[in-house]
Amino acid sequence: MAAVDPEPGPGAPEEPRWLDAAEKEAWTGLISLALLMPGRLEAPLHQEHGLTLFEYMTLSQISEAPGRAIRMSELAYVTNGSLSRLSNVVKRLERRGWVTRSPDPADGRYTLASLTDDGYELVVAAAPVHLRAVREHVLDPLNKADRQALARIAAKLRTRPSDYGREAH
Amino acid sequence: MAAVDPEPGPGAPEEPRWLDAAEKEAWTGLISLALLMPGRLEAPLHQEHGLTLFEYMTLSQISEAPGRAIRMSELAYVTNGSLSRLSNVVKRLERRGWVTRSPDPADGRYTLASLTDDGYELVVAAAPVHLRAVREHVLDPLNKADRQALARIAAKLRTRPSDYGREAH
DNA sequence: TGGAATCACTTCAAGCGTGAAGTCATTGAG
DNA sequence: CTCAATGACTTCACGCTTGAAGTGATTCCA
Repeated sequence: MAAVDPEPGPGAPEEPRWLDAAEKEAWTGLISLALLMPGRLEAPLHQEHGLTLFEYMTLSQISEAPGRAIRMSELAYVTNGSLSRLSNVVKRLERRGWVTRSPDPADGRYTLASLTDDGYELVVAAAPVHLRAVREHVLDPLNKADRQALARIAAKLRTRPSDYGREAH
Repeated sequence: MAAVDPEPGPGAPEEPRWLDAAEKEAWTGLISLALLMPGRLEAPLHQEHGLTLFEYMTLSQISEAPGRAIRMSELAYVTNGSLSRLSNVVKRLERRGWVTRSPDPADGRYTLASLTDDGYELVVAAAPVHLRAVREHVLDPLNKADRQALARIAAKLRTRPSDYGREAH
């Protein structure tokens, strides 16, 4: 990516091998996807419902949980966000009347985030908007093999190198 | 993604088809990559050189341009950032002494961003750090077929649906 | 030639994410 | 039992991104 080609001289401190053309394509492809897709997918949600993509995913994940309630830490895990981020997001969603928070009766350290009826209605209304964007920007341009490859690649990368043995939970 | 399955009744306003399991896997895979990878790839750069991933990419792209100078708008294009974002990023990089800005002699509307010597040295020093992270978090976990698929998928998605005829520039 | 339109940025305020430090609940060792 | 350790958040200050509104430079055409 840089105009720098570190041919490691003898005894150089373990410089990693430079990227060849194919590797570079894979890498730049991934990073541009990561930079471009969220914006494209967020636009319709934001325009029609005043929601961030991440806010929608948060609401959506709560709606999928049994009883439409989920622990903050679990929510952070399934949305790929930090606990701090989720705390902020849920606070805002609560302010807007879509979510409520309460301590988990089973263990007071946990906080349960629950959907209100308004929150559920919002998810129902926003889902088709989101779905349309996902089809348009992700699914439709790809064929079946691409979609399978994407799922497989994501599965391999999601778990980072030194992070085995805690795939679930 | 949501616990809502819009079976469109007769005459319903064109609800898009819901996602089947394979489609959902592809979609959630993509979005979690987009959420997770930037953070992982930024960490070492930020720790060792006080650089954002985006700042590194910006410097790196300038270093690759002929004469180590590039127009702001071209820089925005190659980094997948907005012009506004680049204006802010480059302003900060300039303050730190790594970049200078000057009007393009050929057309005073353009601004050329150029690397200083310090900026070039920084790219040289940061490149191996970045490279190591890319290998560890992206390239190494994938095999050759995966990497090819990733490049192909990104190429298909980069250009959005109604955006043909301006692939280059 | 003049003046409107277009272009390439730049700025600013508002909102969001991050990481460190703080709070409160529960567990566990002695 | 008690009190330190751990766990699950929450808060806050700081920095970054966004989008709308601005500033000059250049082009177009009447």
